[in-house]
Amino acid sequence: MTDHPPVVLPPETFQRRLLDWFDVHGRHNLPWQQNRTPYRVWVSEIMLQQTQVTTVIPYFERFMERFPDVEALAAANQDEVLHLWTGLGYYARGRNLHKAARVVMEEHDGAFPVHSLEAMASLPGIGRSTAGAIIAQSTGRRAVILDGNVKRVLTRLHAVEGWPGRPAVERRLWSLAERYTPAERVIDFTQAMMDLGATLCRRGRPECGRCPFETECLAHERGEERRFPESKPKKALPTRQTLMLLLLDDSGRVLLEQRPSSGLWGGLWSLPQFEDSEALQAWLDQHAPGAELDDEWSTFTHTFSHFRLEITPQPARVTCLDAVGESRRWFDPTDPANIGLAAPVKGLLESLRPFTLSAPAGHASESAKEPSR
DNA sequence: AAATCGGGGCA
DNA sequence: TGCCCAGATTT
Repeated sequence: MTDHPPVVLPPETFQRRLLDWFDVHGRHNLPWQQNRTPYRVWVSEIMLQQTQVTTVIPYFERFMERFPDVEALAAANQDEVLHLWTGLGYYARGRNLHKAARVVMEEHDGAFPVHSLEAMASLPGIGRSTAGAIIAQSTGRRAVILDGNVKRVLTRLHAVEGWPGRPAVERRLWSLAERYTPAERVIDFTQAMMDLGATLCRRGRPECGRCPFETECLAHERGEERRFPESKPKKALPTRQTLMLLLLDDSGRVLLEQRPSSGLWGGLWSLPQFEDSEALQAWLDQHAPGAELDDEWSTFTHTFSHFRLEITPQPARVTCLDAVGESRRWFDPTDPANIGLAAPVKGLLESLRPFTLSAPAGHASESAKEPSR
């Protein structure tokens, strides 16, 4: 990865065209664009990390009214800060905001260390991009930003391949952002980059026809705007295996167990599960001596959002079973009780019904749906 | 239902 | 250093 990637148009041209666009179409009247102190810019940046501008505005104004400066914020107790944050969500960032205010008071004499990118970025909740934004927006000194909007603009303009979360890709994007950032009009430039990404160069349905870089944008030239930035590669889901005991009594009913109230399938009814056949056999020896195992059914996969479960049903027959307690019951597949069943168990039990018209083996591609209750 | 987002925390 | 997460929204 080169330190100086080729650029699609000369930085001066890029800057002039972007600023011309911004002067006409950019946002100029946001509350934090008046009286641009580091404090106000900081609070707005943190709020904007997670929420759209229109939602942020009333929160920002209430926040400023109650905490007009860092000192007021640092003196508050956390509960009051979080109270004003209620509805914005992501409370960790509200807590970080409060923490950072105290650091500014105690370690920087109440003044944001806007002279140092490093010092800014070491404050809780402030990373490299937010540090750059605060410095640029509140002092007008040259500083580089790379938030999600800017990343989208740059990956499209240069058709940057690869997921931006990859370090090599991120380095290239920082390098591009660095090269395009001017020394003058930095406040407007950084705002313009964010506005362009937020309004025209949106994730879905970008309005390329109105974009000042329509003729240079490599993604647009290829008709592939929507492919950039590339999305995070989805990791292969981990796979777990389980045996499910399908214990039938002589009238064809199946033994169910209720799951613990929390965790996977919390409170739902399921089949007894075992890691391996030894564990299953040990359970049978204890609870259903004399049970006869039939051949295993074929394994099928149930997919959750975070892992895959390979399920092998193990049928067995028993004539009598003691100890059917609170969390165990017999279930008649021909007359299904109205109880919450784990999704794959529901499918299995349906396949036991004698007059079902659907094929029994419909499990292979099911997803993690909530079973009906 | 899935993708997204900037920073924090951890191996 | 690199990788994944929390936590809520948008598409």
